[in-house]
Amino acid sequence: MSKNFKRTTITSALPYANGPIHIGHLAGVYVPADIYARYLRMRGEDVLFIGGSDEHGVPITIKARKEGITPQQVVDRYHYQIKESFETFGISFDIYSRTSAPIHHETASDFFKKLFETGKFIENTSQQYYDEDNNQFLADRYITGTCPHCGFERAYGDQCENCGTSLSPLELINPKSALSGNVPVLKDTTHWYLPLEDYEPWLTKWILEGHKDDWKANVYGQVKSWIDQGLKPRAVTRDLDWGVKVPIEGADGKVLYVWFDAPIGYISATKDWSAKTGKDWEPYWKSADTKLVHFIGKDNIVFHCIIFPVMLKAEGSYILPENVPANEFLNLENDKISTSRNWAVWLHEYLEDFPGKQDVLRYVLTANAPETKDNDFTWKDFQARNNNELLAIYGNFVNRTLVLTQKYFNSQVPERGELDEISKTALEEMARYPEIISAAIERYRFREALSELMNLARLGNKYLTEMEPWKLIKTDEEKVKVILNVSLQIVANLSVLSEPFLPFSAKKLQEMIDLTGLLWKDAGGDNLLKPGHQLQQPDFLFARIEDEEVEKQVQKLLDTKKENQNAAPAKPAKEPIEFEDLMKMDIRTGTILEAEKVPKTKKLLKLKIDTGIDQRTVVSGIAEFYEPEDIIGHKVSILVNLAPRKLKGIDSQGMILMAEDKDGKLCFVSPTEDFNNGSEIK
RNA sequence: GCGGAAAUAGCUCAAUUGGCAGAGCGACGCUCUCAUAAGGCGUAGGUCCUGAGUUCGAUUCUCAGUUUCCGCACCA
Repeated sequence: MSKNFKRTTITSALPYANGPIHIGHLAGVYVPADIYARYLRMRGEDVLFIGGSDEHGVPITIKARKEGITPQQVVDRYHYQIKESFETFGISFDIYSRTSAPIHHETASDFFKKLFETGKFIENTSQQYYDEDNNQFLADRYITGTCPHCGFERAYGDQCENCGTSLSPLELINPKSALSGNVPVLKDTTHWYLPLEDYEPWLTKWILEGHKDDWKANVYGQVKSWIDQGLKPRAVTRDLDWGVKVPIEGADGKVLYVWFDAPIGYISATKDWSAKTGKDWEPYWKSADTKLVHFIGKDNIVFHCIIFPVMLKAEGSYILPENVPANEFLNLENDKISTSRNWAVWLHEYLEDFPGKQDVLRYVLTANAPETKDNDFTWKDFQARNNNELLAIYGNFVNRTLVLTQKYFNSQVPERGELDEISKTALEEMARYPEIISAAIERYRFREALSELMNLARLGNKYLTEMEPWKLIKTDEEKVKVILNVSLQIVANLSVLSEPFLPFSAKKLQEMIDLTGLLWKDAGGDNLLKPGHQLQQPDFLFARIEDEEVEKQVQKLLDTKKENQNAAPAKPAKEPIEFEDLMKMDIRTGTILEAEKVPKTKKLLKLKIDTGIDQRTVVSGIAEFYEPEDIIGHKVSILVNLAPRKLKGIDSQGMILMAEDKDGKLCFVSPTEDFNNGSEIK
């Protein structure tokens, strides 16, 4: 599989510009991508490392509407913040671009046009309901009306909940827009689809046969499952006003679907880079001798392994990814990272709280990277890895070597003289590390690579302990010269080999030993520091992290947890209603008599309720929160005069009232005393 | 419900084409003193998720199941 590539294009998933960057993004995508990029650069290879903000899509328009600002203002805010924190953190993008940039609109537009003109799309025009108040086409679910089969008045555009029939919006009698309540008008709308199924044989050959052994198991398995299940055409356009305009006559009010638009962002970012540097962008995307690698999280596998490659293949002039080393997810203190729950360590906050400690976070996230399964980040582990590994093993070895050299030889590299067996062995072992580390990086095993780097520092510590130069200095100065020369060679090697992982510390170390500009091929050398070479004043590479610092961070998270529980910002009150509206509702106390899970669903329980009036069946979406056997006999509140509704083929007669918190967790609203079934709730 | 991946020492991870299960960190003990009380050496810790099957032998292969995460479906 080892083709001879001339250059490498590395892409990292475009972060969505509706929130800042957190450690999950870093561990999954940006840190490994950066290590890879830095490593290849040190090998003297031609590398282009691409990043950028993904700025289109519905969530951004929703956020803008909520805050009363324009979508552009939303993305501006996060784009610059993200860009800056990446820079400070040392993610060495050659370009960090954005999808709202003109160059992207142009690129994505051209890309679409080419596929359109060469007949790669399926075109489908249909009549769809249009809400003239909101100036938009309505999704099926946003249209309600009377079901033509059973006469139920609140059927949805896709299905009647009463009789269970699948509907199309056009069949509804008296359709209404769920957004404005107005009568929508019918308009023709055309959309374009990418027929993924046409590429099945090609995908099978390319991935299932061609990358069986070199792609990660999770990536390969996921792709196989998609292909095996059969691919379907996928719409590439949608009716929305925020995004890249569909470049076709009469396609006003349509934009490219984000999933189509975003990956093209990698290409436009490359063009952006080209415009800024004057270098040609095309070889990085179109030369067969270019290795394209996508760094992503596991949620993005299908897009990068199936959809985007199909787009590139359909376009015809682009190369395909050589590998897609998707990572799993990182948790934080035993809980899923969540932007909405503010459960995260935000990069911009970390950089403020731990100035100058970029490498510590890089180290922890690499050593504990979710390469094969989800992992957990804890502040205790963060502290331990800094104090017990980075500082105690790496920092300490460097420091003791430099301090000894300063003490005995005024910080001048001593002559080496005759090598004894132990020293010889140490140098030989040292020389093996560049290859060991390279091999791990090239297989995208960064955790292993980093651990080998630490082993080199361990080798140094062990060597010093065995040789005891602090004793020998009294009797045999010549021997001490040998020992420190050898130790210094190990230090020099560390300064080179650690650059991809710990760029800030590597640089500092290189300055301390006054040795810069070395490349990967120099590593392993046993004479990097020449005798007589003057070293600079030694300084600590890493500082101890005290308990109170991490306790502060833990406290911050505890506060967040508290906030999430207590001060959940309640949703604003709904429209006022009249008393008579309330009186229309008949809510009673009831008792659950039977409960069982509805087959083939995740959320539904089928309940039999004694309402005092009768015994009836109700289907309720609570299976994720209650075990059927636990709730039998439970008192509940039930709305008894709600029109019956068919769920999964079961008639649900009424609705159990539930309280819902902001995470979507549900709990019963029950009488606090043992009231008779059928008691009215007013 | 369907599909994918994962489950190994207190924690984070290795390994095995089927043959006494290994490392780092933590714990405990010993020890050097050049070094940021750091380093070095050693000890304890495992029914390799569960159950069945194939085999002389299974952590590894097969089947069934459990749990976690992701995707899809479904659902508010």
